[in-house]
Amino acid sequence: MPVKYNPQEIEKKWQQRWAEDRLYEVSENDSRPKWYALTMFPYTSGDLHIGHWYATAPSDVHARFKRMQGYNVLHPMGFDAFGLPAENAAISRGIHPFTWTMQNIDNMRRQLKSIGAIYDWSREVITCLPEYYKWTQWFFLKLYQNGLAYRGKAPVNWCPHCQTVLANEQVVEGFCERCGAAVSRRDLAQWFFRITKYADELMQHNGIDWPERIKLMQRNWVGKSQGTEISFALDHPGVDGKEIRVFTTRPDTIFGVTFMVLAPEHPLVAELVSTEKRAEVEDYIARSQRQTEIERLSTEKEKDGVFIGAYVVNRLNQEKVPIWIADYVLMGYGTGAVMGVPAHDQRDFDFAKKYNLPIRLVIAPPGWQEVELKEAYTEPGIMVNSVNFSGLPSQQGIEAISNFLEEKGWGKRMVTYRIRDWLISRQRYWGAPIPMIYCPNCGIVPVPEPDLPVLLPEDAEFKPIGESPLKYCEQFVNTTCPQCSAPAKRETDTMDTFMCSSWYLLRYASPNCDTAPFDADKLRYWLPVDLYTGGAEHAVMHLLYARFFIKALRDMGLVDFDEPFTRLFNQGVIIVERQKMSKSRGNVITPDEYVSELGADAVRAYLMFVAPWEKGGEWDDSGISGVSRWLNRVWNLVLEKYNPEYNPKDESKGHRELREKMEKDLTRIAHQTIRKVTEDMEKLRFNTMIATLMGFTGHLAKVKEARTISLSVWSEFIKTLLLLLAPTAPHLAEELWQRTGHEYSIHNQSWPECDEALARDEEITLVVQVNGKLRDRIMVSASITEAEARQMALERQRVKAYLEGKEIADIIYVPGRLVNLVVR
RNA sequence: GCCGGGGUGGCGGAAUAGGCAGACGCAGCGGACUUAAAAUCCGCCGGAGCAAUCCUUGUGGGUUCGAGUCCCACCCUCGGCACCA
Repeated sequence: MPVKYNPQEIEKKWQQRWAEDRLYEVSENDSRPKWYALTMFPYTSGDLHIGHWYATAPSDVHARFKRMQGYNVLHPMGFDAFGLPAENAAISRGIHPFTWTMQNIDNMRRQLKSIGAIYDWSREVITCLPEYYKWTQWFFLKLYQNGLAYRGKAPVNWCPHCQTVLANEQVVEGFCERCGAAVSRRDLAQWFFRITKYADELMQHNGIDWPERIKLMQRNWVGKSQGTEISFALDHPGVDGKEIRVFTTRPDTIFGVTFMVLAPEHPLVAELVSTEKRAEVEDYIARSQRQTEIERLSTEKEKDGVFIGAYVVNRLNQEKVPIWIADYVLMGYGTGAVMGVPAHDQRDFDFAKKYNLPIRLVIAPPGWQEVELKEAYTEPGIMVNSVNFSGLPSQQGIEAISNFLEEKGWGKRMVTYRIRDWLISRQRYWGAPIPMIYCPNCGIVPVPEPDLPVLLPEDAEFKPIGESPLKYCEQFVNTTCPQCSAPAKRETDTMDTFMCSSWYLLRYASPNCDTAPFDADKLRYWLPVDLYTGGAEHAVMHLLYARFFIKALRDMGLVDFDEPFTRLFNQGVIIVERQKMSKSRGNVITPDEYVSELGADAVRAYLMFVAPWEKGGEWDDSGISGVSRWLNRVWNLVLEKYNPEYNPKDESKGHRELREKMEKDLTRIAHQTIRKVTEDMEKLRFNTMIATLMGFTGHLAKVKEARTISLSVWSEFIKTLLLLLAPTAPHLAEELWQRTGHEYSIHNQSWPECDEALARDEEITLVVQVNGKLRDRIMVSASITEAEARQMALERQRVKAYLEGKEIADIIYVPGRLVNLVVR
């Protein structure tokens, strides 16, 4: 009996050996083609749970596969280390965010190492270290210099619990994405990135292999909308503006306008409001500002608003139209003003009903009998009540009205987007300080590059008061103006952590470069990322921001590619009791106990086997024993001596024929296995890959039992099995590789190649159907002709019974598969 | 409400140019080994039926020689967006 499989022992041993030998450190001086395989780096929450393994283990398997295929593989790992939880720990437990974060990193690094991945730890990146965030700040300055960062006052999303503003993407159904508190609105001066400049390009996903679902989500998020901007004439004493512009996708309904609605925040409201309406209007504005996002966005809520005592004129028919304000009109979209067409827009319809405003039908529904509308008719139709435009179908009407407006100079075709600029200011300590200075003489002055990084002070006080702790840190705030040397104040907000993760992929190319964010040559060598894997929850935030970043850098001439991630794959989510795993829910499953009981190889393989990678699912450890048993079988299969029963010197003819047949069968099955495993690896279909390897193991066990084939053929295919297993169970494969007398390391071997000639089936199962129902199966030569197949099918006893007294109407033949006899 | 993914044995899941439904595993049942148990190995394992056979991929229709796979309608479920003018 060979020694027992002891995963703990061999895993520890090989991890040490690989680290000592720096087996997985990579360099750019390499003749092999490069492959950059990146897994989204984890946030430093403290512990790695099984969900982290689900993200990292399969991507390591694929990276190892590419490595064996002859690529120079960069597969780095690091930590997304700035963010709120660290600061909350400081507030609640008095631990400094830096200490908290670095302790967590130490633990997580240890856990990550236990996976046995090919991470090149010499390239580790940690975003909260000054060597890193110096360059985060540098990129901020670049964006500023290129007009892509600006300071603007805007109504922003405010989370009262986190005590900071949030980007639109971080507000989920009116609640804070992070803590779940109801978000309210505040008017604050904040820093923004002009992501809207790239809106069009961000909707395109040219030349990249991404899931359709994610591309669609991004397109919906950008939300491009073609329409027409229309000017309504304004003649109001004491107001300079002579028009109000609205945006509409339905200019064909312009003759149905019976009122105009402005957003409560619209700048013209204060100027236009009449004296007698002023109190009512101001009250309405105050009320709508106090509302939280959920109250305001509630679809249940009845639409309400206030007439402001002023009018505009619809230039097409010279009608005087009353101006209202209502919070269903959003300042941030279009022009912050809409024309009210109650007959053809449900919101306008509800509004008109409530305030008894006229509803004028201008698009006739098919077969309309001049009855009163019960709801808005929003489909296309034929224009009516529209003077000389009447009779046109909607689509032509849209074109005709737009042309007419453009000719008259009363409007123009335009495109609007749902996406807003990216708000990056956070009123918190644990982030990269925004490198800006406010000087009483010079205004906003960027910190000069040589003065970077703007370091976080170590002795800030952490109080949950809604302002950055930096604001009360005098030695941080007080500085001098880089331009005029007058006393000046630093910006005390820090950057959204998505800023840090927008460029980390670049840092891995040259993590220790201290003269620039990256070494341009190394960047050119490694980037873009060939395969990026991670959770779909980042579909519209991180992935959109990173794409924006790369496009901005490209336009600055800093990088020469358009897209950061050539191929994207989103693994599914592992849930527990129908909920996502998270520390706050207290339903975290840690891999450590499984690793110490069954070994990392078993956990790796089980996670891949349990479901298709993109699917994920409920965590259930009942099946892990099956995978563990399989690895044990592999161990015994390889190490228990193979004793062929024949003597090569005087083999009988009969035995030789049997042996050759079995060797041929094994060879064929081995090559079919290579083909299937390789295909599944490429498609990241790990569950069926493992099933295939299990099947191959089973076949080898039967062959061993028969003791017929030669030792050399046996050894050859045991070697194949180990090579195919190496990415999945790297420790086990390495140990068995060594114990079968091969030279260290299996992980430097080439991936086996399928020989199609050897993989070809010589015999196939021909299915015989009668009227589409399975009636018989025949083993036939793969080279069977159609005539032979028909003949054989008709002669089968089992089939004849079904043909009795019937007439054969047709015979369908599918080569290599079946014969279907159609009878009547 | 709109957009997208998905519904297959007791369970996780296989099967896509439309061609053998249930690969591979878990659980279960039976057997071998053992004083016994564990481990391991072998066999069975969608449902009904003594059987021939029939039924079976969320539901109902359709196309086809043939449908888990294509089309129409509906139900359930997961994810995204949600007053976007």
